[in-house]
Amino acid sequence: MAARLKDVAALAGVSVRTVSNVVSNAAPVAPATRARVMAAVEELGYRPNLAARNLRQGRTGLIGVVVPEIHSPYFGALAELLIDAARERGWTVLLERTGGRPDLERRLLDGSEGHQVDGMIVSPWSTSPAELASLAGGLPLVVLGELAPDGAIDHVALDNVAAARDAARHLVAGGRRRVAAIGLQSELGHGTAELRAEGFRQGLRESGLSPVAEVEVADLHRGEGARALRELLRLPGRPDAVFCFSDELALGALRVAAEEGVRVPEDLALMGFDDIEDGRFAAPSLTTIAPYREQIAERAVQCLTERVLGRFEALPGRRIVVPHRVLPRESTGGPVPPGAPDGPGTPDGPGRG
Amino acid sequence: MAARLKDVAALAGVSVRTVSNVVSNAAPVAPATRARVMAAVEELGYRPNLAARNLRQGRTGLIGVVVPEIHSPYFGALAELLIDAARERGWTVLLERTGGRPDLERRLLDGSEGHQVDGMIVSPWSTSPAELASLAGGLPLVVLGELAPDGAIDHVALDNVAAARDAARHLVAGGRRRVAAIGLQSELGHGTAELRAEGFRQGLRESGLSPVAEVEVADLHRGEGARALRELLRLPGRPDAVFCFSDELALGALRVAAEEGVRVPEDLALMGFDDIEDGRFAAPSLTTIAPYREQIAERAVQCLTERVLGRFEALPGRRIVVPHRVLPRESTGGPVPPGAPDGPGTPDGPGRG
DNA sequence: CGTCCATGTTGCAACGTTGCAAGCAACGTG
DNA sequence: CACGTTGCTTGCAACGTTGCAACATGGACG
Repeated sequence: MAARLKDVAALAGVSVRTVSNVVSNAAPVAPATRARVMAAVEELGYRPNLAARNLRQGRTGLIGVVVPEIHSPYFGALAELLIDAARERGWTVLLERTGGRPDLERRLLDGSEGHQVDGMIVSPWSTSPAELASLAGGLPLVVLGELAPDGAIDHVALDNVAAARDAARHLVAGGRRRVAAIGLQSELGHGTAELRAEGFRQGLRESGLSPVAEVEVADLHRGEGARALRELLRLPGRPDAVFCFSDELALGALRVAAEEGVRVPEDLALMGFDDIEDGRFAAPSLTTIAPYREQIAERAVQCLTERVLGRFEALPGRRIVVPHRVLPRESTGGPVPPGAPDGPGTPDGPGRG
Repeated sequence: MAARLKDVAALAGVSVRTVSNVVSNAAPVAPATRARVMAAVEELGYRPNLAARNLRQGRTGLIGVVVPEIHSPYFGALAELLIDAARERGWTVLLERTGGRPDLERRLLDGSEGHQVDGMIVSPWSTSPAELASLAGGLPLVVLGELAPDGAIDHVALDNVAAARDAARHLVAGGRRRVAAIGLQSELGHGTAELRAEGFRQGLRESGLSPVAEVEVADLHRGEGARALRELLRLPGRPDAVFCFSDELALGALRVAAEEGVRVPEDLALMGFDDIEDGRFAAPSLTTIAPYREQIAERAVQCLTERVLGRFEALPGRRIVVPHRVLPRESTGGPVPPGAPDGPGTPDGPGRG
């Protein structure tokens, strides 16, 4: 049977309370006593019973991380960073995925599914931030990837408008004039795709251009990118550059370009968003917008921690904007030849740093 | 404040115990009483306090899933399936990653890190199954991807020897004679890479062939695949086929082939292992060995459930072998042209089903 | 010498739940 | 009518931990 405080106390010849003081650093303990207790802890292999601790303290030490999918390169990498950032602060992460299903997204948030958590970090797909707030009902919440104005919720995201504008500028700077976009999602009322579309148009407008086409997608995966580029290639005036709202879309498009004999970047410049690892190893390697993922994870956990610990002060919702940068690679004829610092030769290049 | 059994009981005019009976179906309750209690539960938005329940019952309802990384396409997809399978059986999954670090792998297993779980599903990297058993110290355990003989641990895996043999056969059947392998890992004493190497050699031997080269790797990622193929291309007698022990290795190799002007599959047949989504959208699409992942996840959770619930019967360790199949695609000149059922046109083709 | 304070140590109660065994009413049977 | 049975409900105690307040001890200080 597992050792309890009582057992350790008996062995060390002190009270239960003193053992508790030692193991949880709750009060000063004389060095000699501490040593004796530690020895007993070692001998019995004592581990605190977290259920009891949680019951007593009213906290679980668990934070929920809710993402649409774990499987995708972007969210997988983000989840990993969140888990690390949380561990550093003593939290354990309960990772949940919604698969984009609105009902599941809601159930996870209102707590009727699964375990109790002290707070949540959510990357919403089909639920608006306002709705999130009411569902969570007072549970500390940090929202990723969306910026919305209301409630005592913190938001962490990059500046989608500026990032998309930078993408458009990059394509135009490379001499492209017939620029299209893939990745709009009018069906979802909410933000990310809208914001990127907006920034994309702004970036073109600065040079007196406007999009030759904007293709809607059902999701941000390769299949949709492939379908969308096929569609674009059938247009009378083919684009000479395409900005995809995710790297996965771009990789699907890249595959279709190869099939159709369209040379990238000579005939078509292709650009993605997210900087997933696959993009660095694609042939040609994929130019992309790289968010500083570590910062997103770090700031998100930091915000949530502050909220959980200072539960009763009603902090106003903060909006945290993390920086991004354009990573020029081969797919836009960028300055980085194969084998150079950002090429496949260095799998841990800037894309992850 | 959150409602407790006591509050519900007061509102419904019954005892605390009766409310408990209703919410946990512990004893028969008169329909009228049940209805009254349910109404009170609704009104107060009562949710059972799991910390208290766990403390009382000695179980947490959590199972740990430990994988080397979440970030990678293979483990990401597997983790997702495990979470789903676990949810169906009422478990919540605590997903942890080791990053391949032996020390962290050990800490996670012996429970000194993080939360208490009722059992664990582990995909080990640097720790042998025997060591796992002693670390877990009686905690119900299911090991994925390795088969080792000892202890009361269940193993779930495909037949690595047979799978690698099938891969070799596939390459030989395509007329290849100078076949190499990428992915050996002599440094790690343990199984998977060894088993695949063994099966690979067997498959060649059946046709009177032997490997023209076997390249060791430090990990199973794209970067190592790229490095390894560069090495192979420098050999005096270039191979005409390469079997990579993971799809990621193969994708790295594919990239290098494109850089070096080596045509795939004409000059070089390339084959992977795992059936990750990226492989379906690579150009050319990647022939691979596909495990039935759903079965792995399903069986693993099933085994663990049996062990956790029947904790005191000492079941002997079971070895569960899940089937696999060869998915011929373009990279070995396979029968599947672009756009056909298994091509990029159907992102949810056999690779996931 | 008495008082105060800092430092260590302690017992008690409580967190919200469920196992246990007993209680109670109503009913069927001998 | 006594008795056992069935169906439903209840009070008590316990799970292992920590907050609280009180209690010893010993040294510094007026």
